[in-house]
Amino acid sequence: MKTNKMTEVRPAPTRCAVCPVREKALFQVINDDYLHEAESRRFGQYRLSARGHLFEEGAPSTMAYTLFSGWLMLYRSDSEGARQGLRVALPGDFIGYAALTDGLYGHSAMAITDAVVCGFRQADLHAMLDRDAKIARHITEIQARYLATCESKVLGLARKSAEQRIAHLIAELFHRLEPHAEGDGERAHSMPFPLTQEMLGELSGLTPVHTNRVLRRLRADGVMVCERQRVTILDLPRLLQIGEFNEN
Amino acid sequence: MKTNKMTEVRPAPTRCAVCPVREKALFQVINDDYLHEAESRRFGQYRLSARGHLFEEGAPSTMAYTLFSGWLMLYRSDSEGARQGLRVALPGDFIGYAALTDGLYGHSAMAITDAVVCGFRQADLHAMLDRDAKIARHITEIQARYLATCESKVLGLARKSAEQRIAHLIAELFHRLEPHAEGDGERAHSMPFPLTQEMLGELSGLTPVHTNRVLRRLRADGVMVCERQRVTILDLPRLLQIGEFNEN
DNA sequence: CGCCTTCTTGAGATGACTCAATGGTGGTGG
DNA sequence: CCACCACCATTGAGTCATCTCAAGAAGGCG
Repeated sequence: MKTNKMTEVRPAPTRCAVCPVREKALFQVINDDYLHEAESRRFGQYRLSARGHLFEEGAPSTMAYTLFSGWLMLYRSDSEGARQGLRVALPGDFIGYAALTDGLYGHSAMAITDAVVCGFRQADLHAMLDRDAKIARHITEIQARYLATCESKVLGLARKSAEQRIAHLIAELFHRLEPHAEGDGERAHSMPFPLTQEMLGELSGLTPVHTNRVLRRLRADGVMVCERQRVTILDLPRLLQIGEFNEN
Repeated sequence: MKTNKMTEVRPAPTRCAVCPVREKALFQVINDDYLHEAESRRFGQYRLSARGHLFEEGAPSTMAYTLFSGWLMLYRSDSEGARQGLRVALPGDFIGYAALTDGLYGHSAMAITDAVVCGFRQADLHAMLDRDAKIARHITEIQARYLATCESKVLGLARKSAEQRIAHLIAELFHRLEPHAEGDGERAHSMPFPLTQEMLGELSGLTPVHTNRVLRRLRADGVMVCERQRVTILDLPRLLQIGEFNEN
């Protein structure tokens, strides 16, 4: 396991509020007073290079993060050390919050690409949460949303074929990235795709070898092409149908 | 699908606070003032007979519940209607809370045995949550705990064998029931077990047929015996080891 | 240029599934 | 009280999806 490549970028912390990402980002709805207060406590921006770990399963969870840029993979390891991907975190996502009393991270977070995050101390979050019900509600909603996707993952792993799982994952990522998608309006949609086939397999519960075969089949069927760093969706309706994906 | 057999038992609502179940039950920590307030709004006790549904996936979530007595199975169905069990709810568990803005249940809840629940209106819960940060915190923790088990389920389904998954499920139920376990101190532990093999399979992501074969193997190996309505654990350490179960 | 990661493909093994049939068990009504 | 029925558990035989092991090809980076 690679050692932690996280480096703090501090000062020069142009405040978190300017994070130009997605609307669900935590602390985008918070008014300036709170932001000032949060800033007055210790919190900052961190840079993380690809393959570095932001935190690891079982470690004491002192910080939670908002992802500014880059992709992360959240995963848990089994007893043999094999990874099972839980989800991909995209810019704007709030990760690492631990409400549990034991205060340990329940999963690991590894950078897929270079990434920048904004860190908050759990203790500060708890304090803010106790003071403002709106924030509490917001966090509850974020948790609930993640819970729903986790339940979907259970359903998918238990009941769907390899094709369906991969198609669903691609469809989900495409859907989440859609606001930023380039060259839409055409028949072929394309998106950046920094995952290796091995990671794709880890997220779908498949061997890298079998992941490759499935991708080949999807390519042969004219559904999608998965190259290094880029996925092109040739037949979106078909992909959605195979993956049984519907907006949640 | 069986029609809803839920019947309201109202009045005669000896208050929820007397629910003599497990320490994590919601509204056991709440002081009397809040309870009175909650009672003054509409909420009551409901009786549900085995195989009846408390709520179903996709329906508007008007109510959340605390389980008084009996067992429930929470599950989601795939496109072919096959069930995937998400978890078993035991007395004291808080279920059906929907923080999501869409306000739909994310899964179905079916009674495994006859059951009694205490229902709360979501709107009232939200109001209480906005008023008292302690409750918000408590709900957040319940969510987080469930989230952790859901992530474990993902790991299990993707990476563990049928034996391991079944052993883990039995170990987990035994652990959760342990406070009430009878005849401990002996080498053989026993607990009530109202699940059919089919339900066991739904919870482990297995066919009923294969579930049966796994149970036979576990029996032949002297690990546990699963009969109608009762499970006897012959070799607890071995069961824990097979299921890789450790207190979470 | 050479190494290292990632991707690709083949061949064979296997865990879990499907289909199908039989045997128990408990409840219900005659 | 018994006979029937529905549901559940059990077992066999054969199939299929996915895994494992193994080796080669293709890029990228120092």
